[in-house]
Amino acid sequence: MPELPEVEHQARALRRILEGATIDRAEADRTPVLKGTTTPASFAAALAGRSFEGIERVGKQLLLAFDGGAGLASHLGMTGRWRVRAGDEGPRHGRARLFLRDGRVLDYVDVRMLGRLEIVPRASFAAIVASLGPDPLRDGLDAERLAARIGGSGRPIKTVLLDQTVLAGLGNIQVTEALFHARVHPERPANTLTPAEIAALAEGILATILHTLAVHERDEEIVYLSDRTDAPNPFLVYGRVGEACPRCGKPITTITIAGRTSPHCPRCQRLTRSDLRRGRG
DNA sequence: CGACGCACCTGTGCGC
DNA sequence: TGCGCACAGGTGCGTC
Repeated sequence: MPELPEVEHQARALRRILEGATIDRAEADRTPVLKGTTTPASFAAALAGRSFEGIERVGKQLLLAFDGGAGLASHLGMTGRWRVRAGDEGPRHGRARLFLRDGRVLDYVDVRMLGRLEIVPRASFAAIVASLGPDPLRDGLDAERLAARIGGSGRPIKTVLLDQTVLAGLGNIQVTEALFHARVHPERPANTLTPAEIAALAEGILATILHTLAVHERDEEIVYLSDRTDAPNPFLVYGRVGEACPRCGKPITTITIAGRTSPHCPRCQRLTRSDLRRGRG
């Protein structure tokens, strides 16, 4: 569920919460969330008594650094989140928890357990960062850079943008919104985009990330948009199939690409036979 | 290399 | 009211 803006929102919240904090005790349940060699026992042992030294986010990865060279890599998957406990009782679907010296408890909550927690040496953070493409928010993005990343790939632009080694942090919503901004059909072969379209896409990527982040930052706490069923849909086309395109009024339609729903405007985001032919050739 | 299905998981909402 | 199914903002594997 979380994409770059949600993960950034979490990173900022965790930075505030953990500033100057020490972990007295840590627990993780035996669930598929624990990856690699991490077990409930090694999770507890690696984090007990550690003081927090920093957090960085790259793409959808959260990397927490502690003293003594210890690190915690946290990927939220579809439904993961960190939250500070309000009462004594742990939240539903809590999978791990950090008991801070000042009495607060930080819970890792993950309904579907598609997220990941892994104890890794801080020294390995660089390798994780290196395995991902540039992060639009951290590293910036412009037309030239995006063109270089897309390269000559004839794959659908949507598939390319979802590839975390091309750009880090984009997910189905952000890609959907960015393509709408740039008026580019999700199935357009990446190598058929004009320089103007690539420029518009770079702009669209940054615009949708900043917009989504701003919506999240209205909440001090870690709250997901989907938590608030009362809140209006903040997106232009995502979640709006059948509604009128905000630009031209034509109903938003959807197709499936790489197994993901891809809402788009059939008029603003055209795909021609010639595009497909040029992409293959 | 790339497209595709499937697996990993649970919860929710919708149609019958 | 209940059941079954499709679907959900992610990733990684095996297979053709």
